[in-house]
Amino acid sequence: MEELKCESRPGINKQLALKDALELLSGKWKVCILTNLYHNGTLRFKDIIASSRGITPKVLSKELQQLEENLLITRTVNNTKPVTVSYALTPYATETQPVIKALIEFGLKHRMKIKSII
Amino acid sequence: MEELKCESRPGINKQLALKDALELLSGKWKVCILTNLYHNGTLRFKDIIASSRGITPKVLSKELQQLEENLLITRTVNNTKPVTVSYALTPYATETQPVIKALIEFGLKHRMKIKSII
DNA sequence: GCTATGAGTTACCTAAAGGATAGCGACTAT
DNA sequence: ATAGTCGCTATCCTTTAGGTAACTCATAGC
Repeated sequence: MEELKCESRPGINKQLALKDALELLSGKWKVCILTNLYHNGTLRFKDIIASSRGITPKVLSKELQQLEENLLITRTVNNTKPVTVSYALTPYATETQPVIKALIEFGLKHRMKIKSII
Repeated sequence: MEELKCESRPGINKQLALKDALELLSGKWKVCILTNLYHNGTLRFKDIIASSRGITPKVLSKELQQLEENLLITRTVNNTKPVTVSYALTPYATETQPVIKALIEFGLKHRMKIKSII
């Protein structure tokens, strides 16, 4: 990842915070996984593959690791016949809700404005 | 850009909105340019190059085109000796403020939580 | 004529994201 | 013994973001 050099005076930390937040949520699958977990509570690897249609195991694995590193999800290995692994949102993950809400609200306005589609 | 296929029931349009919003603000320079314009009002191409240190003309040109296509900024060619071009935020660009605010707030919390840095 | 300036554009290159496919290791069911 | 399930990992490949450097075009000053 590259450095962000940006000259707006009111707080370099704000710029870094902005960068961090965007990096964490950017990418093709992160929010998809998060919202699926939000709606379903707990999902196994296979469930996420099924609900995020098009994602491959390799990519999912990487995304889950990043989300776990960032304390947004927990990974639990279950004592089942073939091993299963459950993923769930952490309490901390609720902190992302205002961001996702704001993104959706702006996105909806923007789709109306730009594409005249809903 | 790829399609986002995601199975959360409450509104496919929300998923698309989310995707649109993230795409529009993602990338290394978009928010940097937006906040610089927000703080300075109007900037010429050269000014943005100077204030977004590290950006190259090619990349800036592309970013500005995308921001203009999305109605967030205006492009004005001035009648000056060597041509200058001014960029400014549109009124509509204020709609991005809640998103950026939410991103910064989450980002600050996250930096505290994860990196213990501010 | 030579050089400079502002706003780009062009061509080339690298690194990273992400997709496709296959296989592994532990186990179970037939 | 064979085949299947689950959660990955390994290998390879394509696409994209972004960087570097040079160049264009119009004009203007020396």
